[in-house]
Amino acid sequence: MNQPKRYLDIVLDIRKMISQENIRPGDRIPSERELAETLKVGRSTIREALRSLELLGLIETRRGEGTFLSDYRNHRLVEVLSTFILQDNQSQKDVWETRLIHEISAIRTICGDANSSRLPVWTGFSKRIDEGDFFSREDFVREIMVLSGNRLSLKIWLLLAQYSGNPYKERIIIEETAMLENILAAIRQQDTEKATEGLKTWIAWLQKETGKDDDDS
Amino acid sequence: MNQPKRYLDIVLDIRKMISQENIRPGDRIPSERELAETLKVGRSTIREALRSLELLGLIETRRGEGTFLSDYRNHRLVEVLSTFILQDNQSQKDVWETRLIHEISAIRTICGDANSSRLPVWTGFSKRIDEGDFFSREDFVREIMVLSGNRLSLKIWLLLAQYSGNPYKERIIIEETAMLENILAAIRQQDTEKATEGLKTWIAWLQKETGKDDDDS
DNA sequence: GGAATATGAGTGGTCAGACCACTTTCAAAA
DNA sequence: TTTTGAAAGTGGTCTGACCACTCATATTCC
Repeated sequence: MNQPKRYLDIVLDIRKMISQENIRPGDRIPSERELAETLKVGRSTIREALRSLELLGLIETRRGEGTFLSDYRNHRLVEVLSTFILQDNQSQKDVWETRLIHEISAIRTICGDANSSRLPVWTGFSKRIDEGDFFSREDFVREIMVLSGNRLSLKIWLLLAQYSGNPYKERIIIEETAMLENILAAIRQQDTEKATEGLKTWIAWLQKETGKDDDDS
Repeated sequence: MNQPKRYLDIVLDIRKMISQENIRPGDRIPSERELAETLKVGRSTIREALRSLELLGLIETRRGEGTFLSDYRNHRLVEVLSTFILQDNQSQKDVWETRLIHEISAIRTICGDANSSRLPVWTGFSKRIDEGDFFSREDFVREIMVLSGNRLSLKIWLLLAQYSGNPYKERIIIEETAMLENILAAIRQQDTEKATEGLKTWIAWLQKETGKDDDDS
């Protein structure tokens, strides 16, 4: 093993600094020159660390203004990684499969909790469907993930959603509204099996529809 | 927006070069100085691009040797992001819960697959228990995760296991062998419900047993 | 001749300093 | 008061210089 890479330490140092100073998404982090002096390394080393974090979408830099902690949602990462990684079918499949793991678990949690399965959000979705307000597929599932109450699972899901390609981000179409209504109804009835089956059916349909077909699971 | 970032172009340039030159995982890519001259940018800009790709696990650099395209199945993505994501919710509960999500899903996969539920590994574990060869709890579950076949899920699980504290890493004790045998039997019989319930019971016991002590660095 | 050793070229790792382009601020000028 | 513009601070880039390390080669030693 060589010497450990400096810039990797820097990444961790910055992360520590963020939590110590209680820097929140959107806040500014110290300038490159400032960090260099504080951490006693050259500015170029700082930059290598920052550029890495930027590519991951964890920070955002604006010339003349500074560097900001970003919301973990806007990953330029997606474009880059998708050209490298997601060409591999297995990886692509793993992403969808893993995402589904979290989604099903969330549904199970919600169905097992009388409170959350009776929240007005469910009728809200039905209403929007009826009114032709076609939200995106991701929006729909995100609501489920949020309501499950496991924030870590939610964060992982958010990442996986970023990797899930366009179809997941697009608006629902008329053909699938019945499937969604089915899921919603099952949740309202706290019918775990029906809800999870409904979700699986929908996702399977979606995968088949968008042409990236693979074996069913 | 500002001028597009140079280093981002470089990332794409390198990507293009890799496919044009037909560079395969494990192969060496041109040196930093070479790239700088070819692409007509400073070496520091090249380095910012390379460092980003390295943090993603897409390339691997060895001082004195060069930079190599790595097998991008092993993306370090999860690990890096985790240090940021786990920052605000240190909640041990979320970690255990999320880990359990992946474990249960893996068990479901295995039980649904006749081949993997008949693998000799299961009798192997029983034998080791009988012989008093007490493996660690993590070892036991890892085998399940590996056999599920979802590498991304495995990757996430490995990470979560790392955050799961000492009890998860320690060897099993005599009191829990019955629970493990129970799980193994259920898997052999492809009894999904019994297996998942067995796992949940075991984990609940473990959490209760160890009270709670954790340790992160 | 063969084996140990020294050398040098090439590579990534780091640093310091210099510009540039850009944004914000605020004091001076209108 | 409004407008203007200079200054300070920021990220973006380049250059050149070392350092630490690897590897192939040449050299020396036995």
